[in-house]
Amino acid sequence: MAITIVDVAKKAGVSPSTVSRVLSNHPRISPATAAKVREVLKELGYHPNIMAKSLVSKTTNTIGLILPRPAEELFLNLFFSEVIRGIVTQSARTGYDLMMTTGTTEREELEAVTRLVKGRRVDGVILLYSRQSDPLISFMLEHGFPFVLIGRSDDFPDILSVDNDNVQAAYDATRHLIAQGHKRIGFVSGPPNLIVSGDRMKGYLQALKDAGIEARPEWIVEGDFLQESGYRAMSFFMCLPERPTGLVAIDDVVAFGVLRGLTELGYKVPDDLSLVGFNNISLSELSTPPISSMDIGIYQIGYTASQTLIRAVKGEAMPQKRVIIPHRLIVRESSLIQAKD
Amino acid sequence: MAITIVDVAKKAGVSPSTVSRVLSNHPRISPATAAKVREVLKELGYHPNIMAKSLVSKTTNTIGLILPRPAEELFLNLFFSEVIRGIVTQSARTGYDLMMTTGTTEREELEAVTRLVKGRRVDGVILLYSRQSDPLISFMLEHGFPFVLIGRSDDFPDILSVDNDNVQAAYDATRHLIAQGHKRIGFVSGPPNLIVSGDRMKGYLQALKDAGIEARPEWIVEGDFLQESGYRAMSFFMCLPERPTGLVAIDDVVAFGVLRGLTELGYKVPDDLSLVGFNNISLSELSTPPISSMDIGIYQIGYTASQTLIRAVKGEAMPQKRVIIPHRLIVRESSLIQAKD
DNA sequence: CTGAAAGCGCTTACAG
DNA sequence: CTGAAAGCGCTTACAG
Repeated sequence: MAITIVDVAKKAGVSPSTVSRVLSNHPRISPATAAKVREVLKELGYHPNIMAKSLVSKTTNTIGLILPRPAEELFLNLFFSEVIRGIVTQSARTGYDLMMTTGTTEREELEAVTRLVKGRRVDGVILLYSRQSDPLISFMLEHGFPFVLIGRSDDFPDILSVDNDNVQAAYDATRHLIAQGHKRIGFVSGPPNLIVSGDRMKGYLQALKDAGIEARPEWIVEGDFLQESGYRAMSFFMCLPERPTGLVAIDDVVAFGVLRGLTELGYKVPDDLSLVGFNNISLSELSTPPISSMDIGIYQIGYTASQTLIRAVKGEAMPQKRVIIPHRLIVRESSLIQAKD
Repeated sequence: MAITIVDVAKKAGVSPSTVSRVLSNHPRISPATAAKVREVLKELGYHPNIMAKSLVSKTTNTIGLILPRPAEELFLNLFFSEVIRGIVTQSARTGYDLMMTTGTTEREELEAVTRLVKGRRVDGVILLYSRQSDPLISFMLEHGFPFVLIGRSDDFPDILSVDNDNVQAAYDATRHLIAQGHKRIGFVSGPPNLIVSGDRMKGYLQALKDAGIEARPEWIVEGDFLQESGYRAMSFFMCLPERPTGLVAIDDVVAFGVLRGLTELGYKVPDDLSLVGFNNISLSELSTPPISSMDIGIYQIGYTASQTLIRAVKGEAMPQKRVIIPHRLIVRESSLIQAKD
């Protein structure tokens, strides 16, 4: 059986309360007693039972990370590894543990979150991504539970969140293609129910509009964040009577799918089609040709989200509700040629 | 304040014990009472406080994952995303939550584990990777705490573990190069303190020996699991008066570093140097040329580790202490040409 | 400065 | 079938 506070108290000849006080560095405790207790603590190899501690203190020193539903697919995209890397690094530094859950179905997902939140298993929660009118957000709000959203919510603009300016980022990516002389620019979007898809689409359209360039519905394709998505988009585009000469892809993995498809069909990038992706994952630098990509600071997003959440949990003042991580276009070969018109 | 068992009991006009019994589907409870209680449970939106539950039941429904020290670097390698993907999927399916910790220093690392284990925060632990005489393993053993090692331990061959046959895998990878006609074969290893590095080195050497091919110390380089490692190894090899014509790299990312360096210097793969990596991450298929890689079933390793641990935690009989996930060489262009000798 | 007591929210023998 | 009671390991007013 593990050593408890009572064991220590007995051996040290004091009361459990005193041991507890020594443990929490209570100010009014005599140095002599403290020393004695500490000695026994060490001697017996005492370690607090966190469950008991949490039960009374109502605090867990743990943050929860809710993974968007299909964890299966999730990690196929580097985005998540990278966010988690940021989160885990920062939370570890602050002495917090990280708890992860998912559910396979929407119901399971909500159940998992309920378990964490109502079961008082974590002090706060990081929500990864947001869907249109995400039920999780309402849930958190209802329960007054601390959380930070990675992304943006239309319905609740005023919650704690860490995000990019995705409209602007997509605008900038599109601008870049326009600056290269492209007049027919396509967009491979993500799942339409994700806010980020909408935001980037908006930026893309705005850039076209501002440049007085035509936006054609058939140059916009929706998919997910997987390679096949890019592959399919590519075959679609290339069969068009008038096909785009430039393409903005919502994710590098998708861009990669496009690139791969093109290469297989004997097309050249950037000559036949110029390409700009998002996320600047290692893949984009390493592919042939290297893919231009909008770096959105994923690691920093994770790091900041964790930091923000932990501050909120501790009740520290939040300078701002919404933190925007800057983006920056990394131009590479895949978009570096003037369109031939 | 959250709803407790007492609130429910009052409203239902029964004792807390009864509510608890209904909750745990105790057999000897009258259908009428059960129905009544369940109704109130729903009405009040009751959810158990997991801390309290854990405190008495001494069980947490959570498994812990200990990340090898530098989480910072960790996720740069796809291996980890992929293992975690396997772990998280399986644990979620079984209704277990996943807790992750790291420490920056060895002391912090041990502290984190102590917190999990002695604080009774998790029911069992997955250890990722093992170093020579890993202090964590002794720690677990000492405390009789359930754990499964991903990897192998020299000192404790008899612990629960999930692993590949890394000796055989490296043997097979090397054999493949030999079969392609190579006589000068190099090896880029990982950190020498990792068991896996040693195992693969051994397989590599054995394959050479069995084929009667010379093994030269200068054809073996040690590094870590990052790209630079491959890059450095490459420059070293290519400056050798007699350089290898084939190379086994301990990890695809490393192989990628080699490939990249070669390409920059104007060398051709596989013509100037044939390449075989390990892990079969997506990168290897997508690079130019695609890299031959030993698929070690990373996802399955994670999945199996979680499964094994949870079984152990539940006290189910373990058919075998050590589970070996099969490997399989995926041959691609990077190694598909006969050496010119 | 320190102890006795109550309590966090749950479970589980022990009676009946 | 059901309740009263003790207890899991800790913290924290309340006294002194």
